[in-house]
Amino acid sequence: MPTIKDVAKLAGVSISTASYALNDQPNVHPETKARILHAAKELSYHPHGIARNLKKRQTNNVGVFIYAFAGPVFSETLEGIRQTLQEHDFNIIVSSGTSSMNLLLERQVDGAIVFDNHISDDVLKHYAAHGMPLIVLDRLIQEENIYTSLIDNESLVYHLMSDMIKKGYQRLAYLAGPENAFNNRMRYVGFEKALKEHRLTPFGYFQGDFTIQGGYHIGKELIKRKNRPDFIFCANDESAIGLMQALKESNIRIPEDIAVAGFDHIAIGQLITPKLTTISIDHKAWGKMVAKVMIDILKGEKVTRSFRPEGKVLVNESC
Amino acid sequence: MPTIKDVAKLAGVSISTASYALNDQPNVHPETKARILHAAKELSYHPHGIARNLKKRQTNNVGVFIYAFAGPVFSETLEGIRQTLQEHDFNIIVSSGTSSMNLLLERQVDGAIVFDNHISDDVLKHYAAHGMPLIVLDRLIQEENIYTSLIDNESLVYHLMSDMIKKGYQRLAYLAGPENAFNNRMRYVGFEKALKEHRLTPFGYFQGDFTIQGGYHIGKELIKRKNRPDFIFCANDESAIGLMQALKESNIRIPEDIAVAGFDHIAIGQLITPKLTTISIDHKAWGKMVAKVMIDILKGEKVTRSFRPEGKVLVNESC
DNA sequence: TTGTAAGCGTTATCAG
DNA sequence: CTGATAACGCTTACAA
Repeated sequence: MPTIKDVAKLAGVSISTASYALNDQPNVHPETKARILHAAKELSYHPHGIARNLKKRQTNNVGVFIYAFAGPVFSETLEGIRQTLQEHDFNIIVSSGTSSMNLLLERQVDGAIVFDNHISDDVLKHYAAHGMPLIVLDRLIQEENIYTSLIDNESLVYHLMSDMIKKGYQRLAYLAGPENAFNNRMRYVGFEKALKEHRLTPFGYFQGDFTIQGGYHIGKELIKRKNRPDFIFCANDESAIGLMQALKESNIRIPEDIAVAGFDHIAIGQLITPKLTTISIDHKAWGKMVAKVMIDILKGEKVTRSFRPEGKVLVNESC
Repeated sequence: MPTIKDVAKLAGVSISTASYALNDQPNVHPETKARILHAAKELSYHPHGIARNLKKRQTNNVGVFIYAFAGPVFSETLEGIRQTLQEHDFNIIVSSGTSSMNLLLERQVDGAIVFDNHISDDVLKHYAAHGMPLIVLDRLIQEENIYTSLIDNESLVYHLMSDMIKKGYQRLAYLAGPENAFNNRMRYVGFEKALKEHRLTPFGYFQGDFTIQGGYHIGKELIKRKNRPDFIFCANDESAIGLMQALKESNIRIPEDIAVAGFDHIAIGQLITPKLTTISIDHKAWGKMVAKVMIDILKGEKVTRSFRPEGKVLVNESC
């Protein structure tokens, strides 16, 4: 592969002049510049990013570290992040598993957006302490260089549940996501709070895993019982969709026999019958917002340490 | 951030000795090594990947370039790729849009798995010619350093359609994906071939886009017609699911009134009623396979230039 | 077993 | 406006 040295030689200039020309510096004679650019094209030269990154001590890469590549929520958020980063000439690097750690440890990114609880607080704090800006979306960490953006889970679920209780539902169950998931825990807090306020106790707690399949299995278990809830709040839409599928297969009417609600407002939820009541988060907008904050941080501009995506209760046919 | 220089100084050795020790070279005295390792821990030193990559002229990163972050198919394939790369100590870097191009051009990856028709053949050929190994999953390119792994779309769809024609379906329509998508085009070829062999002509061709929403809209259009197909092959499961949703909402019976089949065998397709007839591709296994080939290439081992994921027809309730 | 020094491909400082 | 030259942080002959 051609290097800047080859370009300089072909154009008959020094390496530094070539570098100036290629980087659009104003201090190089138009004619020389043309010659250099031409030589570069001739050789189809492209700067070696690694070398540039080493010298400049920055990569222009933003890491997005997620615990899995699955799910409509991630898709949309990632797409939002991607768009905004692209507009500002940053590269998006999505990774998962040990790769994420490596990329962080080896500083192959200038900053990272983290949605992966496999990366410990300590690691995050350590790199933040060394100047790596981090935006964390799945937990709360108070630390220099660590920013958090969290969904207002508690309050949103609280409002939804309060509405439902007013509507008359009484035997209220919760279909949970993974126990260690921040979003799941906070959603449960909101759920419980609403019930407590009305002197109700949870009618059931089912352990799901945020997936359609998980919700489906819970549904299949549920129909074996005789004593069923009249309302199930699901910690996300995907569980809700799986659950509804199972209920429908047993001819349990939604919402007449059991009402269901979810969280996220993913597209499929609005295509099924009955349309899913849910809490709408604009994930794409959130992604854009998060990316914009990261860019501002990297450009040295002042940003708020904590910011939220918007969310609102969306009552539909399933309740 | 501490550098190897700091470690060397703290341990009272030269930089090269520190490097040897840190890289587990056998030529360093156990005691010295211990001292160095201790110093490294003390400073919580981690090598600067960029510098190492520059020197070694390799990154240990494999790029996976996709045209969008959406969809269950990508999720599973990516997860397979991730697992295998991780097992062999390579980092996975997933990217999309202009970032992909940058990472490729700037050689921040050692090789790339490409599923993004926004990256032109010419660019791919150019980098391949300069020694960058590429595995392309969405088109056929014959070129040194470019490997292809393609689903056997044509033959699989051909078999499915032949079976359906034998079952007695006569008015056979095709719900397409994006026109420029390789998979869509090849699936149509198989569809047409089966029809031709039985002297049938396609009853309809609907332009979809591989999404649930797209299929749903087609379905909504379809029910306005009086003259309907009795079988619709959908270029992927997601379109099929959207289509079925729309049909069900209008109380059109599946398969009695209209039969439906898809392609991919995604999880939701087997949770809905009726269960979707489809062509099953084990995407996770495919991802693993692709990653393994990439690793072999990078390790200089011999590999086949072209390989396929397995697929099979899976007849279910929807036909 | 350890140290010296060259060099990976850039950018940036400083003279000319 | 252009050119030497020194880094960036690491690996790796080669020398000691």
